[in-house]
Amino acid sequence: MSPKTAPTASSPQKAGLPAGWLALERTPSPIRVYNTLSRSKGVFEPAEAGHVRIYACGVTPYAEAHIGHARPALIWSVIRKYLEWRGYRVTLVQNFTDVDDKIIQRARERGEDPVELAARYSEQYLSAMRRLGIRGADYYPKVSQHIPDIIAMISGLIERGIAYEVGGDVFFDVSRFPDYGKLSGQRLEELMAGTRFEADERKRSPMDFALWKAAKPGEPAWESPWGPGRPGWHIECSAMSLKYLGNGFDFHGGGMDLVFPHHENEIAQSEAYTGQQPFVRFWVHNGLVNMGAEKMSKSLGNVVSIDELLARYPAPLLRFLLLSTHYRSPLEFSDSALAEATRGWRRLNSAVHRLEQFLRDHGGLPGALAGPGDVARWRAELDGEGARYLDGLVSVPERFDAAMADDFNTAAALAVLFDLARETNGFREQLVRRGKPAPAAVEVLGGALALFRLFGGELLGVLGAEEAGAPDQPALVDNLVQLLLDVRREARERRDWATADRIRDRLRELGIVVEDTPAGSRWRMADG
RNA sequence: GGCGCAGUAGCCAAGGGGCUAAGGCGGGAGUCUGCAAAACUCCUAUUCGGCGGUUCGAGUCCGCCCUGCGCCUCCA
Repeated sequence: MSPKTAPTASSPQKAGLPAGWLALERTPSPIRVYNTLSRSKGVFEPAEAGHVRIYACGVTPYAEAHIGHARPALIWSVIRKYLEWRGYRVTLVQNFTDVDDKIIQRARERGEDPVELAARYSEQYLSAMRRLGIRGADYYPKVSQHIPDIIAMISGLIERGIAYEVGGDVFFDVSRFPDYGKLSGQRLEELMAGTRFEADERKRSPMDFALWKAAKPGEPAWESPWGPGRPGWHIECSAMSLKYLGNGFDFHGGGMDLVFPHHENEIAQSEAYTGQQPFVRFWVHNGLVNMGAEKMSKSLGNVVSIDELLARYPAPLLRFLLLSTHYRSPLEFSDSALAEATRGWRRLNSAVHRLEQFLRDHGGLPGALAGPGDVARWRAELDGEGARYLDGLVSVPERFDAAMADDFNTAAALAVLFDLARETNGFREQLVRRGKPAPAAVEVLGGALALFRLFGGELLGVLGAEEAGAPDQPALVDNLVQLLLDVRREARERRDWATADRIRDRLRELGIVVEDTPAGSRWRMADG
């Protein structure tokens, strides 16, 4: 059970949570998580004190990663960061099923080696996730590197009389596992009645599934007690999760479409093998990403690749869109959804950027951390308005925590950030209007920035980009626009409104929006 | 056919027995600004697909129905 042989382990980082009032000082909310197995929310405590063990079903790397793959990866990376903020150590494992029928088929079509093809797409997937700002798992085990573990598990199942070999294939005997169907709510009789495919004659029951497949000519194969072959689908997740996390780990995640048969079969294999239950304490399934009304899937050919999206949209915006819907709900992905998300996302970010600007202008300390002593001092120094704002600020960690603790409700957590943005904009504007803000007020706003950075930046990763100007534009564009704005400023100083408006209107026609602020004019690219 | 998930304002979307049904987008009215944009303030669901039931009390629980989606064959 030692994970030291992990192929592509990234070193777990420390949570690095700030001290003081930014961390949760009041009673943390009990973490409640929806469990597919019980079809209800249950209070979560890790089986091993202080340590949360998670296995998230990864991908079969035979094509480019699409946005549907990003959802679970993003969710689990956010969940792990939240749990770490709550003070847990987290071990996250995500597999690559790099030995598989589809990979073999694709490789054959292209005249490529299947293992190489899988390796290439695995890298592509990891790169796409990195660019989405998704913090990696601790281990990314691959089937091709765990064949001995899988063979050992299959052998164990045969010894216990739960699996049987026929002509080089090994099948799991579902009749030997009375709980079969407990995850998906299916009954064995119904499943067999509904069988729509032609069953392999050699199987004892049509529902028996392959643990090991005998090699056909030209397929990648490994030696085994049953002759050359390769693992069936399902067994790899049982073998690798047990290897890296041990039995009875905390969360097993994956898309809703994996509930049956994949996870059902995993439970059957694993619990039959260990003789103990539960194999997994919480089964967590995310809703699918739809294109229009239909599921996005490679077989339907309606996928949007992450590379395409990243070429057109900033990663934090894509994360914002994905996190705006609770993870269990289906999410419709479309240009209009993207356009609407952009408007909300921009307001959140512009609140942060203006706050940063304010702090620069007033010598504030961006992200200044504060202890309870500071809060008390601020409260004494602030006027009524300031104290009211401070009260709202102090409640943010608690409210954010309550949202996330309730089945990792990122949509509700984002609402907390929108509240913070509105209140911060209001308070900041009021200070600007009155002029000469009190030092305590500036410090409080420094604290607000720290909250944005912790929750919006560190934990959810929805902040960034979209500064004034347009970062992706060449410096020449920036300089030219700046030149026009200088000319316009001079016109405005002369009260030559006609010229000033003409410059603004013409730029607008070119897709550049000019906004005048007390600190000068700024520009950005229009939506587009 | 079986199993499962969902239907909340014009749109997106939280909430899942009892405080005025979060938040975002859009729309309306105001404040500020040369005008605009942005921002802020107020307004925008007597009601949660339909019909019954349980309960002192139901978007919230139960039953039936309607609609959409997913799984039962590879899928995150």
